[in-house]
Amino acid sequence: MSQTQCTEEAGADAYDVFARACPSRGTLEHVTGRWGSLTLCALSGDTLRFNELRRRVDGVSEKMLSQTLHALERDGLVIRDAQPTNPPHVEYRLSPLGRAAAERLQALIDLVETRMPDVMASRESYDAARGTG
Amino acid sequence: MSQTQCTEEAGADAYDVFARACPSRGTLEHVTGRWGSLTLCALSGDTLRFNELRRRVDGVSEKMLSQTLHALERDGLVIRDAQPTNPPHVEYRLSPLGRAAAERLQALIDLVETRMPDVMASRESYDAARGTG
DNA sequence: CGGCATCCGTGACGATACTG
DNA sequence: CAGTATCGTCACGGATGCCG
Repeated sequence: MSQTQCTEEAGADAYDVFARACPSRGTLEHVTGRWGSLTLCALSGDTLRFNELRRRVDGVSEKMLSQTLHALERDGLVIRDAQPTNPPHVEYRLSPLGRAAAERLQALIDLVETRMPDVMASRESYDAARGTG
Repeated sequence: MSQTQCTEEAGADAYDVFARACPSRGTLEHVTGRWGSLTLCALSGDTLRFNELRRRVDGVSEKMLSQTLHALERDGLVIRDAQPTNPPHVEYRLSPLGRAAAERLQALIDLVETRMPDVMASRESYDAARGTG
């Protein structure tokens, strides 16, 4: 079946080429990606189970959450606690490194959110200029 | 021509649905995206011209750089100075907000880069565990 | 419940050609 | 040099189905 997509459990990106030149890029992508960032934020508050996480991260599919979690776990940002009970009980939490990353990320998010009015204003003038001119 | 892709100059993402619920997500994507982050970093040092930027941001295509720059400009993070000379001379630089964002971003990147050894180690154990059994 | 495999559509992205 | 228009690809990501 070779690798149709990211079936490769390792979570190898299609951008390995660049990752090779700059290994941190891949990790940065995991952290800052659409789902990665939201997952990190969700976990910065609590330890959560798979489906709790799924509810928190609005719009994420099971597949993407699983994929994101794997990438983050592999990078050592997220810790997976699986208790082999029945039904299975699995919890996800941040590692110290994950927590540090989440904090930096949160700083960025806070900035963007507080400055959102400016952004919206900028967007309007930009669109106006383009639409009118 | 409707919108084959992101031809829409406004830079409307395919994730408007989520953006509507949380407007900052779109901007966050622009800032943290593969090219957005690298562009912001490249510009945090200097004012650069289009092709200088292209050389700095390793692997970016003309199209993506243009697209990224537009998104960032629209969000008010990047300022475009175009002098209608011949040949055209266009410079890109960060706005104060863009600079603030770039700083936060850099903090995250620095963290990831300095902790890269940990990440690599984590990856190895993860892969070993999966590979071995 | 937690989570993997598969199929499949959409659109992000890269290469190219063209304009000013 | 700066940038847009077009086309092809293929990876991302959603829906579904199955297993422990």
